[in-house]
Amino acid sequence: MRRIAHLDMDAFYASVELLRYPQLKGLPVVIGGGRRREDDMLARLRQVHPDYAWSDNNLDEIPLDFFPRISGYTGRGVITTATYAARKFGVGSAMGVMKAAKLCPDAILLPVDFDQYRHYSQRFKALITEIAPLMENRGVDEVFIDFTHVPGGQREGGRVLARLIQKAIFDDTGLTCSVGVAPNKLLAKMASEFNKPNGISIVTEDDLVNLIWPLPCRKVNGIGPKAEAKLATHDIHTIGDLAQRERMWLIENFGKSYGAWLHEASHGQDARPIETESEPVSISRETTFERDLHAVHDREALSAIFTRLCAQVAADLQRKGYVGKTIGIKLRYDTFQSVTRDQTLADHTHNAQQIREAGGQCLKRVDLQRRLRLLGVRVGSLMKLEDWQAQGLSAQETPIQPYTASLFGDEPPQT
DNA sequence: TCTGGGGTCCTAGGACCC
DNA sequence: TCTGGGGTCCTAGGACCC
Repeated sequence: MRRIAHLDMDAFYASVELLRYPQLKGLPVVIGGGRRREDDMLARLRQVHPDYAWSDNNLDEIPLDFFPRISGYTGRGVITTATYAARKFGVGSAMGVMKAAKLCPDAILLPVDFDQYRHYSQRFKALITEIAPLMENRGVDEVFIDFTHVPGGQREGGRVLARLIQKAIFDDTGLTCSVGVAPNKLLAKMASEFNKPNGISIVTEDDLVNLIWPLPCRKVNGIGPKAEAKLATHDIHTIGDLAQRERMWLIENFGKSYGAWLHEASHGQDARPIETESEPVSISRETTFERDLHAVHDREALSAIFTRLCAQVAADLQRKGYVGKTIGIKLRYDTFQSVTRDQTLADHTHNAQQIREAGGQCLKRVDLQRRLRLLGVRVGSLMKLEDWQAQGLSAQETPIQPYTASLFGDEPPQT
């Protein structure tokens, strides 16, 4: 029988930070706020206590009162992760930091440190594949694992292997995770939430009625806030409610594809295989400004940001070894409404100059009268650099030049 | 106190071709 | 002449996920 595990690291970013700053254990700590490595703890420490030899080895000696509190925060950032101590106050991921500050003003606010999280991510994933080679990535802190043919993968429904993996990860990294094992990905994903943190739960087909059907629809991976609200208008609140509806009724109300999927999901059916390999579809960079910007009044600032985003995307493409053919921009107005424009080129590129030119053409097709809060650049229709070069299509590199074209405000904006 | 950044997938209309 | 149908590509928007 198929045995699929979903493994979810417990409060991953926050737990990694606690490894570096063990003195924060048990305290409400929140990661996020859009802060970066620039205002990193060590740099600030050296400024305040220049006589002390601060290094990565004595971070645990940093006095508690040195850590920044959330109450001093001003900005537009959101929370990425919160420790369990902070979650008790109702603070959670994706919440605005300013809102969290009201709920828990004494929480410590740490900047995100992606390099550190990536490092631990690679480490725990390597440990897993040593034990169970069929693993699917689901971002930095989550994976699916196929237990079916792993020795011991069927014992106690997968519990023995899950425990072994938990122990391997904890012994090596000091991090805990929660594991759900079930006949498929859909149920395994739900199961891993049953026993958090540091838990294991086993779900079989027989548990559908008792364990799955009482849950709110929102717990299904793929039912978000919009679908939940629409389901609620039909008095469908739990997965069990959903399962009572006829397949045809769901298709008529939610579309052929989504309706059929809702029906299958509510009955715990999911035949998707574990995907061990995947190719990126697009690569993008975007940024939310500290304050809203205007195409005319803040033209220079916007141009500089636009240039930087294009250069970053180009660098990302080159570093990862891809070229793309569809260049797109995204902007978000002060009303939070987003618009996108894209343009497909005759040939693939990873060149910042070409990306900027195509993106510039796209910018001419949007309303630039309104105030902006976000600008983004995206490259899609990707192809591997080596395949592109094998076709003999690679163009000559053009150096990035200072951006001077009149994109923001010189011409009458097109509305 | 408005709401990050990086993605994937789906839908739907129009162009264009056979 | 007023009208087909399928396939693919392009574009815009939106839901959803981590």
